[in-house]
Amino acid sequence: MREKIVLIDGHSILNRAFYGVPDLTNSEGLHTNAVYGFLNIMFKILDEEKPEYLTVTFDVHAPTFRHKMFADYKGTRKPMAEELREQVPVIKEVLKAMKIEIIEQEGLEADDLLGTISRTCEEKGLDVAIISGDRDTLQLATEHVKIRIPKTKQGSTEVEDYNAADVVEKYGVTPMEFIDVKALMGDTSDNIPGVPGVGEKTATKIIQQYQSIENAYEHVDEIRPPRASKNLKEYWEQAKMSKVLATIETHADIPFELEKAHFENPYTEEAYVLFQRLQFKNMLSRFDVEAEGNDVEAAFREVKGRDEIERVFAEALKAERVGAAFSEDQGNVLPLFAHPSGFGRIALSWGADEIVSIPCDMDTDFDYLAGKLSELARTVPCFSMCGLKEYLKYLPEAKQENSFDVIVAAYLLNPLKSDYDYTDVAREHLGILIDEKLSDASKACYEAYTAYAAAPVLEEKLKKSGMDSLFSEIEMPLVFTLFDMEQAGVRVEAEELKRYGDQLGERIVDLEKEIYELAGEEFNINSPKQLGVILFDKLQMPHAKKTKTGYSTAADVLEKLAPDYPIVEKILDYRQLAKLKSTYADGLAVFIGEDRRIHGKFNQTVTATGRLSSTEPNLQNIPVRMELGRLIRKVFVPEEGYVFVDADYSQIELRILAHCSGDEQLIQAYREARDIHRMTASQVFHTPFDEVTDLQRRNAKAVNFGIVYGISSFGLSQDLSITRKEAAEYIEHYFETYPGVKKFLDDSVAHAKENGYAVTLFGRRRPVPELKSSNFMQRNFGERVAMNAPIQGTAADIIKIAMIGVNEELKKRNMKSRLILQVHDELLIETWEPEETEVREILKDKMENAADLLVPLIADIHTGRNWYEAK
DNA sequence: GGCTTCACG
DNA sequence: ACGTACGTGAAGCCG
Repeated sequence: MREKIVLIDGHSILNRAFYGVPDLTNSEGLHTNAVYGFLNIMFKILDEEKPEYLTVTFDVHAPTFRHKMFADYKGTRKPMAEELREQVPVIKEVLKAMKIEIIEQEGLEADDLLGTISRTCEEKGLDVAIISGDRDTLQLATEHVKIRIPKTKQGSTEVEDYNAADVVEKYGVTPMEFIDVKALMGDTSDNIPGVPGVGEKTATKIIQQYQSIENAYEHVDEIRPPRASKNLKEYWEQAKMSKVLATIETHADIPFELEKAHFENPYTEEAYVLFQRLQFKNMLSRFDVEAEGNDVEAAFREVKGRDEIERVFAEALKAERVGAAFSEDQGNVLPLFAHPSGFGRIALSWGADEIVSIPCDMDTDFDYLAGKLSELARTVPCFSMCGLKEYLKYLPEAKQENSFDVIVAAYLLNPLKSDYDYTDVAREHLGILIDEKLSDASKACYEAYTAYAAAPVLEEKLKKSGMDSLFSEIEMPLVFTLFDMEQAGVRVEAEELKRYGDQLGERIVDLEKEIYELAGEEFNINSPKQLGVILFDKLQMPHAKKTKTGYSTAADVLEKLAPDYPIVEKILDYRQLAKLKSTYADGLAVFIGEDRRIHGKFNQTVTATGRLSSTEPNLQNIPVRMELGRLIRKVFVPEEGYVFVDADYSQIELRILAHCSGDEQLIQAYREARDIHRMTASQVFHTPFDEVTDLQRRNAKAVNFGIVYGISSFGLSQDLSITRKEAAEYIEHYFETYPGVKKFLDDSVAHAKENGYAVTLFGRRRPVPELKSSNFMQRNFGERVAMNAPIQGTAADIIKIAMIGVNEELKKRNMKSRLILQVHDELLIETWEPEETEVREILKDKMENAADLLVPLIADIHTGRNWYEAK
């Protein structure tokens, strides 16, 4: 067997990876996509080749000696994107940590390094694989030198392989002749001029016939087409120069020592730490967990039998802190004793050496174990879990005061992640990598241990970032409030919902027929692609916008066409009805339970700004703006003997803006309970307050919204269908009217630029890595985020406080009424009729006093027999 | 699984 | 010149 060396063209692969992998950023705001893509390619190659030797080459950016021969050499290459540039030292650091040889030499191109090393190694009898994104290297291919060109497409990496024979097959010339082809056709990206008027086709034909440019020149008069013949004669010097430029040096003077390139186990501890920092989660699985000195598993114990279990709980009861976990335990041989929920095991940890798992069994079934755990939750000073809300159902004695949820804590520390399972927390905050393939018992132990061990680590980090009281005063109590809300659910009338859906269905069928009639054919109206073809190709309507994949058929585009084309009007109607039917009528019905209620989930660790999110189903986007959709709210009803009391904050975000900016005009306006949109209109449009038109007020309202979103003239112009110039004037006048707001927004951006995150009144942070981007768009986005996040986030903080207050008060007074929904600035209480007055008072009190601002907070309260009436 | 569209605040 | 409003979730299409 011949030994093998893999040579990687560092910059070329990094470049490929950068443009092939979507933008990734770690929590520090460092771009990582190119490094990630590079490593992906490298690992794939290594897995395939299993080489004895490995070297990565980098060129130092300077004109190379080959290129210096050209007097007018100028880099036509674009300067490297900043996001890519910052990743170059990172990949070098990673390679170093993996003990991989890096070769770079001032004044030498990577190609020349590759060529020289490749030749040297081949002469020593090695097989060579050159990994490059650059087809220039094809000239180096031989029987033993294989050129491998990776293509990153949609996540997966495919590699094109070329030995000498493959080059001949694909390009019709040998690798050596490939140089001459290039000398003739030139290459703008490499500043090789070539011969004018000779492209790839002609060049290949000429070299196929004459093998080299020199031989071709000797027969120059026979060359066809005549244009190529004439130009080769005329530009012969340039052709020769091009050949020199195109030829990769294989005898450069470089200090390459094969032994240094010896490839050993790259999965070092140093590399592990780096991968962790870069947040390359799935690559971490390449590291050998055992070799990492991870001895957590050594402490895992399985405990069975009532006596033994009692002893374990008695010991845990004395601990300062206990981590706990429930596990589905599909491997449990006694599923008979598992809980209907699927849980078949629990785990506990109260020290690094105290990690036990307990399977459900005959004499110690789930209810027994959960009962013991519940007692622990009540008793120990700190009871910690990963995703506590999911388990509170089985822990009736758990309390806010001593509970800790490491997932919620991890979310606060970085709200941008999409995943926060216990393995993520263990990796990021404990430096422990958990193998994916473990027994359920071991997984349970790890989860319990993570809850135990990460709690103090996270607590410290929260303290350091000023979020400890946000965590303990708001987020942890909220876990319990959200649990109560989910348990309560909301009653939905299934029969009425069905009727509503059927009515929609009938109208949809009618509209379908009419649309097909007008279109002259049947097609799928739900397919934007097919719809685009019908409207813009067949019916020749003017197309305003395009998406990545074709014509846009979005509502705002269609609305402009509707007055002229009856079919468009019908399509808009169809869309509206189809949406209502599929998402709401049919979509909600699936979630109605035996108890006639929908128990949706309120997610606490999803949004970047601190808001809640609602899923399965989403109860935060039930229609309200259009009457037809709004009717669906009539099927949301309280149980018998109850009514709905609904409360929503009046303009909470603008009030927060008034408070945070300290703008005197705005503050005074709110203190005097003025109509803020009318007043803004009056000021911005220089119109007496009482003479403001409806249009002016509407426009001013849009400006106010825009401010909260991080205003841009383009966005505002889109919203109001006015020119950008007009929009810009509105904004300018707004800032003249409210100079404090202008200053606040500027300060918010400056703060985020300086610190890397935006912050709310209650200390919640939202990282804004986009502000570091060199991309204009990205940076602008970052600035808008920096303006919006403190406002939206503070509003989220405030309503969370109100929710906790309301829920606590209802419980404290032993009331039957309960909080069941939150929609960002709105709370819905299913109210026992005799308690209506009291509930209204509590809502008003807890919502309006949730925060002490420079302006009053106002909650508007309504009662109704269903959600439609109460809103 | 990504894209488009559309429902909400 | 670039090309958007901020924050979500779900459904349907299509490669």
